[in-house]
Amino acid sequence: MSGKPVSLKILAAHLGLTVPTVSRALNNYADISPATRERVKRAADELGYSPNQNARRLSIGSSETIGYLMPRFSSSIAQPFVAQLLQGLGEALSKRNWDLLVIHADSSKDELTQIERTARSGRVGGLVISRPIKNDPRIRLMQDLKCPFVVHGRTASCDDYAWYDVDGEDAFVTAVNHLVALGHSRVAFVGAPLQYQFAQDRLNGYQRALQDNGLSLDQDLIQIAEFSDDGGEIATNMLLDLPNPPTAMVCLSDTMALGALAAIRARGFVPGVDISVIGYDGLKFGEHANPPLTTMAQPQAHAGRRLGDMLLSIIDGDDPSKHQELQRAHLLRRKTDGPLHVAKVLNHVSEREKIQ
Amino acid sequence: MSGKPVSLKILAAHLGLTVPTVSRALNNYADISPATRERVKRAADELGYSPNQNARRLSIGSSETIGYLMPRFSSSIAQPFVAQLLQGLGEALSKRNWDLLVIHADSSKDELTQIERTARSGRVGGLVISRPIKNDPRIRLMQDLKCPFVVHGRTASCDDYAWYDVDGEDAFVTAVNHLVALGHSRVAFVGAPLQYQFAQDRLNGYQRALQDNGLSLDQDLIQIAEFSDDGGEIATNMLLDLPNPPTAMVCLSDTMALGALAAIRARGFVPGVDISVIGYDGLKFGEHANPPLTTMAQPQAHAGRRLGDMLLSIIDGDDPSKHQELQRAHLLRRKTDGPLHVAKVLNHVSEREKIQ
DNA sequence: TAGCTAACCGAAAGCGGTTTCGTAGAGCAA
DNA sequence: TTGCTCTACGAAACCGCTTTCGGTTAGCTA
Repeated sequence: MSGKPVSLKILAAHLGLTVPTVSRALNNYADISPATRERVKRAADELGYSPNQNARRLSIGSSETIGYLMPRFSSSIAQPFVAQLLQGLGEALSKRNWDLLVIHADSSKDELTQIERTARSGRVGGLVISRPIKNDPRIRLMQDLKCPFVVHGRTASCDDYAWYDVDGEDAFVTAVNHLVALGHSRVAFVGAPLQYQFAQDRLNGYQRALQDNGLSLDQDLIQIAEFSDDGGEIATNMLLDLPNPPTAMVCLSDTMALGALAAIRARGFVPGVDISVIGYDGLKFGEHANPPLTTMAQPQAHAGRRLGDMLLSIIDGDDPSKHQELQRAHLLRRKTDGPLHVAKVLNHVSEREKIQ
Repeated sequence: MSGKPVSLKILAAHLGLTVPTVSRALNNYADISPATRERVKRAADELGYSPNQNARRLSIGSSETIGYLMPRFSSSIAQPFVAQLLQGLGEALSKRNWDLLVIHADSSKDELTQIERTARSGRVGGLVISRPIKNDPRIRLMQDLKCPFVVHGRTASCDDYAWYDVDGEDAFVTAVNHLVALGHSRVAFVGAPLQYQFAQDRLNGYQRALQDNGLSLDQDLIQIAEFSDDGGEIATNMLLDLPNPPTAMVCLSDTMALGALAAIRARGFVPGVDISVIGYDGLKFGEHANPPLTTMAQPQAHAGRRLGDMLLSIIDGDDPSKHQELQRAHLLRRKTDGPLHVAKVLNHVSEREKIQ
């Protein structure tokens, strides 16, 4: 049924028409008679014609493609979102038959040259950037290049570009407030390096909530570690070794929180009873944690779709600053948050003192 | 530093040369003097020239792009692999500066027309197909279209195309053998609908292992449910309601196994003590399950890389049937497998009998 | 029947590259 | 100086499609 691709030329020859005529017929130009238009279209899908997109896009001067900058991840546990985001982007693009290009960079410096080449080569009409760091050079580069883009997440100064984000600061205020309402006053923060803006945002929320509740800021209760379950475990061990350990903790992500649970259980404590833990993300896997993880769940489902729609609008000429969407996370109570029970943790500390 | 994209034409004008000369200089043709070649290259990256890929690819007759058919997923928990696979594909492609296109289809019928259009439009030089079903129509279509492709997974008759797969049958033989060695004789299978070839493969392994060990095939011990954690939970409940429940079970995936653990715990049993459970995939999250999930871990890391390399070779003219790679999964013991302890489960059954 | 308009299609140019072919000029030998 | 070979570049054609511009024919009016 098929050998080599059928071009407009052989379709035209088959019909006894010229190439431009066939082209206009397929594109519903008004100066083609309805009769030949139908004849052309019928022949087109009988022969299985599909326009060469490289040629077409060169001609119309649009790539009809957007690019997604794949985040490079160290830990293999950290990317449950990628597939969902791509799915959403695909949905947004499919309405116009645009394509989705995944852009991969090996190193961080490589990423910038990669972006520049991609933008300048006309392969994409716009880009989706994920997980910005503070003063993200990619954002400035895109602005210099005057290439449309949207950011999944945002930076401190985010007035002049388009973004979709979940309010991490607000989420951590909510989480800490919840723990305080349960009676906790020594609430710790388990975080990752602050180069990522979202890490800073969530820490800000933690600190603001402590102040709002009239609690003092104890630097010992802020533990920064690698952004992974192992990092969460290490940070939690540091906290539990403190002379005056926390009775509750908020974790930068569910993944880190899983590590925290492991550390807590390893010492014979029961998460949610002896020490409360709240994660962030709302991963489904949290349901199956030990015990099921309480978390600030973010509405991930629509991110890709919204980002795709935004980017298309901007490519159409919309002002990027008109497309900024801030979602809120909500508390999803499972089993790792509970009222203050100081007894066991403090006993443990005094035992330790005795031994030393 | 930039306004509108700089083309070969304006680069040539800037240099006082013609367009073809500049093109050949940049592409290291021998008939360009070293002097002008250097001059051209310097000017090129001073002006930030990057060739228009639509034009270039039209001209050279190659899209320099491969496509990845995004699997459509029902449950949002099932996609930890996508990002890793894309990463690997990206690595394989970056060596040649090829691009990676993600192809999204809304429905199943839509997928076939999508594939056909994509192949015929010259957007991709080849395709990566994931998770084939039995007699997958996509595979036949690709063969009819004579478009290079590789399959992540494989079907029953997989002699004449390229694929990368992990031996699910072998894995389940290993898992069942392990459980039998621990003393179990009533081993159940928790699976998903058999339209997916991998679901059938793993069931085959389960059945073969039972025969190898001289155990009878009890159809009641085979429970097929939706491919999700909820499905695993439902299936497990069916098994536990049996008059003669299993003392061990193998699950199609870690995700389903997590559901199984939930069902087991809900009845007051301890997974790994009262009932053994072995999953499949080796997800990192399994470490944090309750208790940590024993699983058949598959070497996922290289799949994308290998598939990308295969596809490029085939596009270069290699015989697809020369590229077939079967990996093995290995048993990763955590805490849900243990020696036979019939007492509690059987007591539970007799209690139930008494009540009725 | 001349003249005008509208409908319909062909001719030509262009998108931005690549590649083949041709040729002016440099260099060299006789 | 003639004649030859290379060297190094320009001219032209092409990839497959879109779009502008002209021109032929039919159909209508006067």
